[in-house]
Amino acid sequence: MAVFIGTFENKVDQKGRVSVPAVFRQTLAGLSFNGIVAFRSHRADAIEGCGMDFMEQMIARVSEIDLFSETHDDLATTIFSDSQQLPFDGTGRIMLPQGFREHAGITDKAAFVGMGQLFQIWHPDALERHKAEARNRARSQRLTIPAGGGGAR
Amino acid sequence: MAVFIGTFENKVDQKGRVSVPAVFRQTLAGLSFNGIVAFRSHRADAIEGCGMDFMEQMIARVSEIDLFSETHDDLATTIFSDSQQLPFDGTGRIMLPQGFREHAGITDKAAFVGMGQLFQIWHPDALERHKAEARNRARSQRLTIPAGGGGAR
DNA sequence: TAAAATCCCATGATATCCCAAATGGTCCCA
DNA sequence: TGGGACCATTTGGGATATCATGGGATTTTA
Repeated sequence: MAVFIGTFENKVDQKGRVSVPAVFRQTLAGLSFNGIVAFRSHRADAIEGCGMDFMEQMIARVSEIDLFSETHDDLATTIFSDSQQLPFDGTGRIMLPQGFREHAGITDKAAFVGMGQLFQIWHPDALERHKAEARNRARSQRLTIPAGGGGAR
Repeated sequence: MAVFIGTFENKVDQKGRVSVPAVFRQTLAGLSFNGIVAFRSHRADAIEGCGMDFMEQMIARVSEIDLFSETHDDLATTIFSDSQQLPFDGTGRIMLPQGFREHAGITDKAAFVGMGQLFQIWHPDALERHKAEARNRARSQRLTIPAGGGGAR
C-alpha cells in the first residue's frame, strides 16, 4: 500500500521543474508509469498527486459501471479528464504544468505534503495557513479516525 | 492495462488530420492494429476512441447479451457498424472522417479527453461545457467511487 | 483522370536527457 | 563533543530529442 507522509519544500526552477521528495519517489517506484499522476484539488488551492497504481484502481472501479451510462461518463470525465501524467526525469524531477501552478499559486517553491495514500502540492505559505486551519478544525470538532472494522487491509 | 488520462487539444489541418496525443499513442503501441478504433458516441456530440484490444473486449461483452435480442442488435448496430479503424500516419496522426467531424462539430481543433479505458474526441468548446455538466451531475448526485480501504493492493 | 488519401521531409517550440555542482544530513573517529 | 569525510539528494543549465504541425510529392481510389 502506498504511504505518503511528511512535508517537503522544494524549489521550482525556471523551466518549471521540481524534485519530488525522494521518499515519495521510493513509494512510487516500480509502478507501470515512472512518475506521478496529478490533478487539481477541487476542495483546496492545491494539486493532488498519486501513483499510477491509484489511477489504475480508479479505472478498475469505474469500469464496473455500465459502459456508456451517464454515471460512467460523468465519473470518468470528472476523474480522468483533468489528470495529467508527469514523468520523472533522470534525477527525480517533474514538470509542473502552467495550469497546475496557477491553480495552486505556485511560483518558485512547492511544498509536498503526504496525505496517506495521496499527497498534495502547495504554495508553501498557503500550506501553512491550511495546516493551521485543519488543525483547528480537527481539534475543535474533536475529529476521530474510525476504528477499521476491516482490519489489516 | 490501457490507461487514457488527461485532456489534449490539437489542430485539425486542411486535410482533416489530427495528431493523436503522444501519451495516448504510447498506450496504444504494440496492439494488433497501429491506430485507433473510433465510433460516434450515441449519448454525446463526441467521438469515442479506443484501441483494438478494447474493441475486442466490447464485442465479448455485447455477446453476453441475448443474441438476436433487440438490445443486442441495437448495440451492435450503433457501435460496431459505425466503428472505423483510423491508422496512424508516420508522425502519429489520424484522418478524422467527414461524418465523425460533423457528428462532433469538429472543424479546426479537436480535444482528446482520457476516460480511463477509452477516450473521446470533442470540439474544444463543447468539451468544456460537457466537463462542467458532468462535474455538476457527479457532485449533485454524489457519485463516488467506492472508497475501497485499499482494495486489491 | 480528377479527387482523395498516404507518404515524406522540414520546422519551431518545448520537453527531456545528461553532466556537474551545491546542499544538507549522517556517521565515524578523535 | 566537535571536526571532517562521505553520501544521498536537490539544483542548475547546456545539449539533444520529441512532438505537433505544415506542405509538397506520390500513390491510391472512384
